[in-house]
Amino acid sequence: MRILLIEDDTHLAAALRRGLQADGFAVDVAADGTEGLWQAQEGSYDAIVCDIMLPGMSGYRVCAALRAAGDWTPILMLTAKDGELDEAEALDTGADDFLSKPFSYVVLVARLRALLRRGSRARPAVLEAGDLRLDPAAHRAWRGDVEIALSPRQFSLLEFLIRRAGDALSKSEILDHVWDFAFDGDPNIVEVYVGQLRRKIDEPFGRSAIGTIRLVGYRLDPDGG
Amino acid sequence: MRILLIEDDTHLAAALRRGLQADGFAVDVAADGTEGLWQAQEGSYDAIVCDIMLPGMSGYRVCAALRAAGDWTPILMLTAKDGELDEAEALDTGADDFLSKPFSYVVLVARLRALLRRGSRARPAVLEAGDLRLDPAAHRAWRGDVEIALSPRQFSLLEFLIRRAGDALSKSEILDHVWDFAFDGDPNIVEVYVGQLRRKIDEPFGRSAIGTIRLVGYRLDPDGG
DNA sequence: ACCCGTTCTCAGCCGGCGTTCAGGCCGGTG
DNA sequence: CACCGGCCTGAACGCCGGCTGAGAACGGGT
Repeated sequence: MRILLIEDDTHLAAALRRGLQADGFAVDVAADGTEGLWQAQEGSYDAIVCDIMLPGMSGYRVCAALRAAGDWTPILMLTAKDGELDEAEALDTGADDFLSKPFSYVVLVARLRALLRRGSRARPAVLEAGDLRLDPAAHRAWRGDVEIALSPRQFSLLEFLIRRAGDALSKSEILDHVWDFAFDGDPNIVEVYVGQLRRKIDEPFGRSAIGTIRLVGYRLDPDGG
Repeated sequence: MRILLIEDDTHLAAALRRGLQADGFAVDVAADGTEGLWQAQEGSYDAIVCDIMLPGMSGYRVCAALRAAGDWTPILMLTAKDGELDEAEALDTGADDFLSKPFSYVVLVARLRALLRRGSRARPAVLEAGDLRLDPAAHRAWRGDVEIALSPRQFSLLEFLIRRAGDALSKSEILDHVWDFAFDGDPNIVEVYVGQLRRKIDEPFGRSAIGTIRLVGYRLDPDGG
């Protein structure tokens, strides 16, 4: 099991490296965010342990960059302060777990093991649902061979729907994932954007990929309508 | 998303239930370990939130029992003290994450969402009774290969019946679980909805899955009629 | 400074859903 | 066989959730 440790505090890094190696892990250490991201993309690791406060590039950004690149290696975040917002933000940028300093070595290993046990699921670079295709990295979308122009909001809504194709998604769930984490405006905005999407990806093709489930939310047909 | 909350502190349980429901989760509460384990095995939940200190059967044992039975529903443990040993032990009995009291609601939801996000793989997630199938996540229902369109109320009624297939269910029991907790209207509503269901899932197929037990209530045949 | 695209708000329409009610039905009982 | 209480069902209706078009606020680009 190969672990990448991204941590600028040399004392802590050395201690963790020694401990993890003693426990049978192969450990590589990166001292700042940029180097960490580089190494993470270079070698294939089974898990990444990553500090949030880092010179060069924050842990959040490393994490977000990896996820955006389609890398779903389990990430355990180390946060200095135990502010709740940090935790929530860490999990939402795509971290799988976090640990607030100070922490004990035992706990770190237990969490790491739990992460590894779950494993990572590989994500394809391009999302598909029926004849709907969507390339998150390039920000482009197609229905069949026809490319569809979408505004940023429309795009991330469609991305969320495709990632969870087949599931019934409540409006609040959609709001939490597609809009800002703490959006307190009119939830009607979801209806508006669903409407816009339908007009772009359904109506011109005479099909209906996005279904309404009353009192529940919306569902994208995994077979493309 | 259906959550099972195993918590003996009635205040906390009520508060969490209210919050989670407002966030669009369906929540069932069990007040002790034994009941919790029973319900966990009975219904198929998307996640379980489980206190460690419980009357009857500790959270550890509930967790271990589920894992031993091959049930890998994501489990979030609530520990009273933040002793490190608790945390390590929790993760090692097979819990997926833990949270030490006192915790804030925001964090709980963030963690739950993170769990659900990755826990959604490799679960049957579909309820069955004979040739009746029902997918709570997608909000879809089938009899054999034919998909059945159901209104929200009809759907949750059928969901409840299938989860407790084989049991005789009184009208008041059905009212408590399918309708709002404090519904004070005409109980005849249950008869109305059972009738609608029969017309949709029984009549067109010439079978009868839902039986009436006079003076008692209704019963769904676990073999589909 | 102006234009344009995007995001978001608001109010009104519409249809479907939940609920009630009354009358008919059926099974059980004396 | 007649009565009675619980079950079934069709019709009616009010309400609420979802859809939409118009327009305000905002910001980036020229």
